[in-house]
Formats: sequence, structure tokens, C-alpha cells
Amino acid sequence: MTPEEQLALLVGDAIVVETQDELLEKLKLGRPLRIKYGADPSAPDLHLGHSVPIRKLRRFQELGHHIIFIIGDFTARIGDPSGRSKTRPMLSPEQIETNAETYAAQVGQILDIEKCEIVYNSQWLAPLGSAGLFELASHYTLARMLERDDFAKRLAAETPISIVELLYPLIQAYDSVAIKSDVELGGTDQTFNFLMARDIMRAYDLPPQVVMTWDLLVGTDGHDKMSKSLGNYIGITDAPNDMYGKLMSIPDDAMGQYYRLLLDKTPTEEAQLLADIAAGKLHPKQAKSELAKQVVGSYHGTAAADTAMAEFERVFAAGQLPSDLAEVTVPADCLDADGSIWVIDLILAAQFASSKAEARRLVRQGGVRLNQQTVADETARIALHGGEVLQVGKRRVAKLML
RNA sequence: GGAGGGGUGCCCGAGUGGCCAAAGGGAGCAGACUGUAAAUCUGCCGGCGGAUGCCUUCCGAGGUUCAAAUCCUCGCCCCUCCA
Repeated sequence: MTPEEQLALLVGDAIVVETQDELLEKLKLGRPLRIKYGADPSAPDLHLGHSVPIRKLRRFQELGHHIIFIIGDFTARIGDPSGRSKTRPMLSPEQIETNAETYAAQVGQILDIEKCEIVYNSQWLAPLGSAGLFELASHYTLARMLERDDFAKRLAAETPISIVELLYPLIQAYDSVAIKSDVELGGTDQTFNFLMARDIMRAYDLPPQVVMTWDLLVGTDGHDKMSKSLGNYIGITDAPNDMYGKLMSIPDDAMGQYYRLLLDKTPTEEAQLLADIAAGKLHPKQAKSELAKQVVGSYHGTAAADTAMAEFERVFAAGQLPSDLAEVTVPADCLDADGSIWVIDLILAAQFASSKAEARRLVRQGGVRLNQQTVADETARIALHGGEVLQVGKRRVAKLML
């Protein structure tokens, strides 16, 4: 593939590329480019939001370029004070090692991890020392640092900014120096840091890295970026049915972005999809199920994706019971002598509510069904023989075993 | 170093002696409507086999009072301004 062809393929769906000309020049060098990606060792459970840049890395890898994952173990040991509310916990070297392994295993589901280089930034940051840090800091000014939107806003709002937070972008930039990166890519929230690395690299007499960013994937709520702490995430290790179901529950407005970021579609293709939906040529549900099927398929295979879709239609469109029911064993000591149990205790035994009060509420609100029949009486006693199906709400279903 | 403001339920936030298991909003849960979408509507949203009842909650520990989220004392933590 010619450098020009590679360029077209690589930048097609990016939000920012600084600069395309430089990228083309680098591609013309004819050697594998060094692609930097910074990994956070505190979050080993990857979700689809993480998968976006990793998919873009894969594209580079498929073109023969060299991916370098930097595990931020040095910074993780210090603990990042940004985010104001809670400082991140410090991680022990053992934890970091474990997390890094989990991380690599999950990334391996998206690209060929064997061909990647994994490095720890303590390798060069620890020996840097305070003298090295001072030199690094001398290459940037406060005024330029305050160009960062986040800092500017917080300064204006008079909320505290720790000095360490100012150091973080510098340290991240130094990572680029240390590994002599040709390209760094990630989410748009990293744009400032990535661009700063260009300046820092120049200060260390290195050619500046090319910066590429993509917008951040919104979570299943459709508003905030996908994150584990907000609980709006779809994990890449989620079971096929869960993954499919969560994808179907995203707001329609988010479909275009998912389509582009998770399936490597160009903005033009995204626009076409949205236009077809708007014109009534394509039903939004159909568009979404196609999206869900493809995403699930990329992690679990086409067969599993088809099964997940069929199951979804069966349970939620047709209102039938899942074909594969989770089984819950009701402990014998919960039963009375005559083999019956109070509904409320039954719901608790199935772990479908965390307190009797909650279980009562569910019954009272008509959310509890036994063998598809609504249980309306919160004082009801259920005679169990084994094999009954208990449903609470739309998602909690189990076959009861004795 | 000086002056001041504050810590309330998952989150934000009202409440400054009893009517407080604590307004309001958000999140969440259930139901209706649907395409398990969004939006909307209704209800719930500390616990107790439900009870004009009891128990545990308003940073922590003591205290005053018939009565404390509210007053006092001592801690711990956070923030702002001045220097």
C-alpha cells in the first residue's frame, strides 16, 4: 500500500490530525512507525470506550506499524490528584503487574498483542530525578499550560489545581520523548496533552509526533462518556447476550457515533446511515440491531451474535422467557414445614432484592411474576415444587430449584 | 500567620430546637406507552413478616434539653479571602 493510500485509510474518521502532511512524510520513510498509546494500569476492565483507540491502533498494526503500550506505573504509584473529589489510590507494583496482564489479555481480543511492545514509564521516569524533572518543566510555561480548557475553567471557577496536575501533562509528554514516538492517538480529551508532547519533543531535539484523536464514545445513557464509575459502560468481556442487550438500549441519537467509532465507518458513511433513518428507508431498530450484531460478532463471533439477536427478540420483543434460564437454588432452611415460602423471602433468596422492604415494593408495584403470573399479594405464600420461574422486573429471571 | 465559610441520604442540595426518616433536583427501581431507544406519565426510593409501632441515620466523640441534623465543647477533614 502506498503512503498516500495508508494515509487515507488512517485518517478517514479522526477528529483531529496534527498534521496530515507530517503523517504522510513519516509514512514515506518506509519503516514501521512507532505508535504510542498510554494505558492506565488502574482500570483493567476494558469497555467499548477503550476499544475505540485500540481499534485505531489495530489499523496501524495491520499496515505493519509498531504499537507501543506505555503502562503508566510511575504515575499510578504517585496517585493522580486530578478529578478533585477523590485522589486515585496508589497501586503497588504487584497490583500494577496484575492489571497490566489483564489489560494485555483484553487488548489482545482486538489486536495482535504479541506484536506489541509493552513498556512501563517508571523505566525512564524514575531515573529522571528532580534535576531531570526541573529541566523538563523548564520547557513549558504556565500561560501555555493554562490554555488547557480544563485548567482554564477551574482557574476561573477558583477551584484548586494541584501543582502535580500541572506536572502530569509534562510527564506524559516526556513519555513520547523516551520512546521517540512517531504518532500518538487517543480520545479528544487528550488533545492538549498530545500536542504538548510535540513541543516537548522539539525541546529535546526530536521530530514531533503526529497527533490523532477521536471523539469519546458516549455511554449507554447517551450523555456522558462511557465510564465504569458512571455505570454506563459495555464491557468487552460482557457475555454476548448482555452486550447485545446493552447495545440495543443505547439512545438512537448515539447510534451514529457507535457506528463510526466501533465499526470504523467514515463520517460520510455515518451521515448516510442517519439520512436513511431520517428518510424512513431504514427502521432505527433495524439499524441498531445490525450495529449490535456486528459489535458482538467482533468479540464473540458471528454465530454468538446471531444467537444473541434471536434471544433478544425472543425475550424482549415476543415477551417469552429466555431459552437459557439462570437457576437459583432455594435453600431448604428457607422453606416452611409444608414446603412453602413467603414471596418476600423468595425474592430475597433469589437475590433479586437487597431488603424485604425493597421486595415488598416490587410486589406492590406489580413487578413480580411467578410462572408468568403477577404476584399481587405481598403476603402470599408460595408452594414450591422446583422448576417454577420467578421474574422480577424486566431483567431478573430465574428458574427456582430446590 | 490572620479572617471567614463549610462537612446532610448513591450524588447535588434545602433545613438552623419539636410538625424531620429529613424539602427539591438528579441517578436508580417498578408500572404504562414503545422499537427493553428517547421523550412522557404514574408510583417507589433507610431497615424491620406493614406496624397511628419499633430500630438506625444528617463528619467523629462527648454534653445541654422533656426533645438535637439543628445549641455547646473537643477532635478530624475541606474550601475561600487577606498576608
